[in-house]
Amino acid sequence: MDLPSGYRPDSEIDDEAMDPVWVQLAAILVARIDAGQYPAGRAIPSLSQLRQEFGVARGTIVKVTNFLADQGLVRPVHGRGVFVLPRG
Amino acid sequence: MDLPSGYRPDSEIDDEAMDPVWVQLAAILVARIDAGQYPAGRAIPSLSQLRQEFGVARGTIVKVTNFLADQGLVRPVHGRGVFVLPRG
DNA sequence: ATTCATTTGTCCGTATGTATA
DNA sequence: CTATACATACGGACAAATGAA
Repeated sequence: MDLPSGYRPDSEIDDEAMDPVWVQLAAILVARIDAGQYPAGRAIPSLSQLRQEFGVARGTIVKVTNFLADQGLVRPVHGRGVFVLPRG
Repeated sequence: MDLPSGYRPDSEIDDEAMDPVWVQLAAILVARIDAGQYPAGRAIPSLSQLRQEFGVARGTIVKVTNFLADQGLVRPVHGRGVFVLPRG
């Protein structure tokens, strides 16, 4: 599962867009990590918060964080949060 | 009381029922509060006790107590319990 | 002041069922 | 048939508040 290179994150999810919701959300979070909005060593917003902000289902967000974890960008810690890893 | 549906409580959770477990549980607790079984000013059974009695997951009960709190029926107090509010 | 048990609050992991395209 | 997406539900782990010993 590679992110489609053409997607330009705009911090909004578009149900009608070509890209699936989870791909859009992944792109947005990656952009925020790159921008330092979610700094390394700190946790990204919780599933509940992301759910509120983007209006997507819990399972969709889990899919995204699992994807980002596979990419080595974040590390989910049970009961604590999803932490941004230092860029290698 | 604005329960999500017209569920008629019978003090038992039915996994196979149309209504979600959390709606059924909410209806049961509301009925008990109405009946004075859980009096105003006192706490309802703890999450652990409710879990034992109804055999549902912790998260499900939290969902219910949050819902009842939104309805103004109870007030959860961290470390102490979920207290029944006086009926206005 | 510390420890311990109890309780609610908040997380993520996972699974199932349903609906849609 | 597969992928996507949502709601529900269970489980486990961690945190914090409370009260009693």
